[in-house]
Amino acid sequence: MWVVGVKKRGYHHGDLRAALIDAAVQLIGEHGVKGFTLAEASRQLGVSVAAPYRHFADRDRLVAAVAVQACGIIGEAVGAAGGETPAERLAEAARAYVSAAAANRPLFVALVGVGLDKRRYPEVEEAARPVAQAFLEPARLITGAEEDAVHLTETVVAIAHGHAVLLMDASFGPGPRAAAPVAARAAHAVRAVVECLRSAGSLA
Amino acid sequence: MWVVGVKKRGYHHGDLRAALIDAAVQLIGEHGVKGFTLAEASRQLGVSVAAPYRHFADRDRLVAAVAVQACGIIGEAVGAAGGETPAERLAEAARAYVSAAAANRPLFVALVGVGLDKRRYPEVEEAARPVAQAFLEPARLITGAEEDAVHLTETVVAIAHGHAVLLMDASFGPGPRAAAPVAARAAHAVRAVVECLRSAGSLA
DNA sequence: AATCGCATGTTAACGTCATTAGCATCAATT
DNA sequence: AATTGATGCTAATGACGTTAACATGCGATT
Repeated sequence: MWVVGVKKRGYHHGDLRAALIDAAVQLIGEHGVKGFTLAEASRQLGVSVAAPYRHFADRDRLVAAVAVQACGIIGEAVGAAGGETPAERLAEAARAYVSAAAANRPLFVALVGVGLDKRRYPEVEEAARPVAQAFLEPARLITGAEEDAVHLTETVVAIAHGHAVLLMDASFGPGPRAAAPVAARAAHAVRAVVECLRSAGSLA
Repeated sequence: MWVVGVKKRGYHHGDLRAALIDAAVQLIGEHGVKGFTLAEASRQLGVSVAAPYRHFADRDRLVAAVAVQACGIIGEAVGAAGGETPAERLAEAARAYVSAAAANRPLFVALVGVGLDKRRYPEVEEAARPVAQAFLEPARLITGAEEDAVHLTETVVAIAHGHAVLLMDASFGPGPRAAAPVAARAAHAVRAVVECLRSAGSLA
């Protein structure tokens, strides 16, 4: 009957779970992950500090939910990356990864900005799998053996992730750096890696 | 008169500052950055919870001190990386970065595992500069223009950092993964990037 | 339509932590 | 020996995460 998140009248909220995730995204964007607090999110939504516990076991589970959302958005972006050849698709996937991270800073920060012990949050692990898959598929078309494909994927993910993380940190020099050139450099590095594999003859 | 950190008798500690950093490293190694608490470090050292504030303005400054130490160790490792050619030095620097991160997990986690707003901790920023320098010097010998050297350095740092971060996360598949092969792959990716630059003719 | 139950919120605690203020102790200098 | 600055302590405050016990109201059952 109501559009999600618009209710907030009366005893019950309507969709507190989604509202909490949205609030978390906003607050993480403002104060970073460690500066994000359940109490402030609750205040902002006009509910008691205990209310979130009906939807999340603890604070970290809410952060994990944000991370899951981040995985969804990034996975979609990476999966949608096109390219004539598999090598191009792989490079464009890396570019998409960095661009998506930059365009969704709070989400990405939630995904990587904590020591979130991914092993303790299977929902995040599962949400991250499609992202890896999106890289693995073109990689399989490039290499022969499955093992090589996995290794290539790991290298490409590391390249994309490294660029994205440094972009978040503003470690790429002072001031807010434009994301596009950094993303382009990640794509270029991936192209170089594939090209080098090709000339080494260790692929199909 | 005393060896550092061995005193701990009487009212004064001897070298509480260093002891706190050591305790922080240990605790971060055990519980991660967010699980590290000033109170527990104080307890472990047998001092009051207020004592640390004589040496660090707040909790984050202690974490920053650990990060500074991390930069020192990593910078040393990267700087010591040898290689016949500049390209080899760059690749070996990347390998050293990943290896040093893996060998000093708690330190590296303190360096990257928080949203530490490096801009707010100039001491960390300054400690990180030599690391970038160690990459920049061989890069300068490879490229012609300084701008290209900076770009190459950023790409190489991103590659090394990406591999190191994913290694920390255990994102490289399940279980504790051996660091050496991952470091080797980072080095290989760097070689590929330099090789590609070379064949593109855009360098000296 | 009245009722009942479960999902969802609330209030009221508790314990931990970061942080600060004011006091105590020690070591070295005068 | 007296002084002083660095270093540590005690005590208190306020925010937060978390839980327990109670309240509310939507929706299904009768």
